Amino acid sequence: MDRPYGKVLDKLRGAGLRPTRQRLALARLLFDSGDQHVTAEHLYALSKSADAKVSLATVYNTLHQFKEAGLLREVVVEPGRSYFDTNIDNHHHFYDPQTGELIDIPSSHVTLASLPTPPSGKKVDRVDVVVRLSGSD
Amino acid sequence: MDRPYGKVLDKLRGAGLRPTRQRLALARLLFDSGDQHVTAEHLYALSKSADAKVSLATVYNTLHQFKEAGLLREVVVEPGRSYFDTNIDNHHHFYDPQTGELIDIPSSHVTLASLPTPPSGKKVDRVDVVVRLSGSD
DNA sequence: GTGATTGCAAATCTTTTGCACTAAA
DNA sequence: TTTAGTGCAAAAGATTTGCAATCAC
Repeated sequence: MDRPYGKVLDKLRGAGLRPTRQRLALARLLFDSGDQHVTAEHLYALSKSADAKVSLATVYNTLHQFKEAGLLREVVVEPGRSYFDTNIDNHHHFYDPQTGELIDIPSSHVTLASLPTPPSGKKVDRVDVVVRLSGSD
Repeated sequence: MDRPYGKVLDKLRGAGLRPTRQRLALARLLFDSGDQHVTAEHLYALSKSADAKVSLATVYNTLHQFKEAGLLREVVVEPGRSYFDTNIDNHHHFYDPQTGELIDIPSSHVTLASLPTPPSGKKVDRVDVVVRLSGSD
């Protein structure tokens, strides 16, 4: 392929985000390598390794813009640190507190047979299932 | 009742925690009013209203000690803020991002018909279901 | 007394923000 | 050009930590 930015370019345009050098670089790191879970610091480190000059502030801004645009999902499993998930399909997670690792669980692998009725005036936006792992088997 | 501290005193002793003035005061605020969800700042504010002189640092330390001792459960639903839940039974939560409010869901109201197998060498510690609420019905 | 606990203030960590500068359209 | 986006450094917010003073046993 001769257009290394083609895919993410379309993605950004589709989301109505101006395709700046920084956003393109981060988008490539995020979306060109299959599903992944990154923290801001982690993505910042990735961008450094990739020689993309992006400031940490821009990493934060960009992660939130991508999230607002529906390109990413924020996953909160640990106090004081946010993960961003490039898998935006309906799905759930294993979380290993020992390693800080998140692993996707396809929603088809979790059967929620019944759910309670939300408080009146509210509706269910989303159901997040986090399966916390521990020690060893 | 003539022993306002009796119940929580036993609770602290049972957990192997020295019943100091501060721990007793916080334990009363936490456990003498039915199930509740508090943040550190919230409990700190409560302790002030109750004229219990407890520093914020001690509130944080105490919440974590209570958690270690199994008297509380930590619930993370929002980046940058931890909730502590006095309900330590197996259960789940509604979360309203608009108000920051957590509402217990008895585990009997959520049927998890199937769960995926954890990665080898790991076992399931706990399954947390968070039902995120949105706007209005 | 003696070791555990507390309070304070400083430190830490993640995330956000203000603002001058730069780049995209 | 004109407006959106970026980088830096400072600020903010939650939480933690070091250490001397205090308390429970």
